[in-house]
Amino acid sequence: MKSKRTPAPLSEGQAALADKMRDAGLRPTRQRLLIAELLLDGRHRHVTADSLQSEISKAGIIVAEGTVYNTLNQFTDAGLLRRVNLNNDYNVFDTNIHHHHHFYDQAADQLYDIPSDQMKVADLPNPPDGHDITSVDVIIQIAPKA
Amino acid sequence: MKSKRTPAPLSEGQAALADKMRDAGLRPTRQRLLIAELLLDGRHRHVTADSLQSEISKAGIIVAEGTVYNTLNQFTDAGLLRRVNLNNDYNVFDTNIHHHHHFYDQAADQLYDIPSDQMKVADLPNPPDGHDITSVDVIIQIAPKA
DNA sequence: ATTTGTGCAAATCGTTTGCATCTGA
DNA sequence: TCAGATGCAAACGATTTGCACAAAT
Repeated sequence: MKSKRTPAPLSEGQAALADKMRDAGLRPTRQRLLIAELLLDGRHRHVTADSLQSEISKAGIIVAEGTVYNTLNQFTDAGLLRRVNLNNDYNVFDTNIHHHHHFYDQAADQLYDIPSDQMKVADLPNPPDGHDITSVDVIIQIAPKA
Repeated sequence: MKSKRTPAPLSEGQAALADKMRDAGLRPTRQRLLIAELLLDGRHRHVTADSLQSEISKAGIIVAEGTVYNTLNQFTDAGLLRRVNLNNDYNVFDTNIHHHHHFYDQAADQLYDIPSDQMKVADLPNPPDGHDITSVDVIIQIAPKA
């Protein structure tokens, strides 16, 4: 009998994440599971490819930078993450995919969630002919008081 | 008497633009005047550094790419242009500096203005402690109808 | 066995910067 | 005159990509 490498057994939570990924059409690879465990644990966080990468490294694990980027994009396309469009030169991903808006302090490069019940967008305009509204992104720019 | 290069006389409109620049603390150089003539003529347009550059080239004039970037940034800092937060890949500048929001069709990479009277943001939330709201940016994502 | 993902490094792309030269006040 | 602007090219940083190898179904 040939000895074969046995994959580490999945915990209950990991199995659930693996299912979520399969539903999204993504193979639950080791790297993706790791990232899913870090990001999809229910906490609301904002991460960049870089911050995620260093978080992974700190855990003593190595995932190629390109894979981190790819995974973040795939998760976003699958609706597991949300991309936040700031006037930044890098992408921020939000683990909170529920409808909510953001405060952004450009000077400090700090992003804050706005609880969805604290803000309302009224009177949505009609989209241009032949188009549907898919989402509404609100960024409220803030600055430290003088 | 030494013959000296005489600068082309300024038209009335150019003189007004030159004043506007001086007010902003910017020297009205040939390049800046040219860009101002293209962008600050009252029309509402969205430009990128690239689109502006090729517009300039088409006019048979040459301005260094770096200068185009610098000028767009300076005009924006001076409040003559507005930067639009679309995606983090490239910057779009809006010649309409009045308060208004945008539709964005990501698939077509098309940006449309929303007349300010067609949309209202109600119930602005309180900013985090020690901060003031400086502006509210709304991007309504749209997609072609199925 | 076949398909999909990963690692790695090189390539890209928008944008910024350093420095020598030029120009507007 | 002389601080500030421009041109040019090199530098840069975030992100993407190509390809050989590895892992998942």
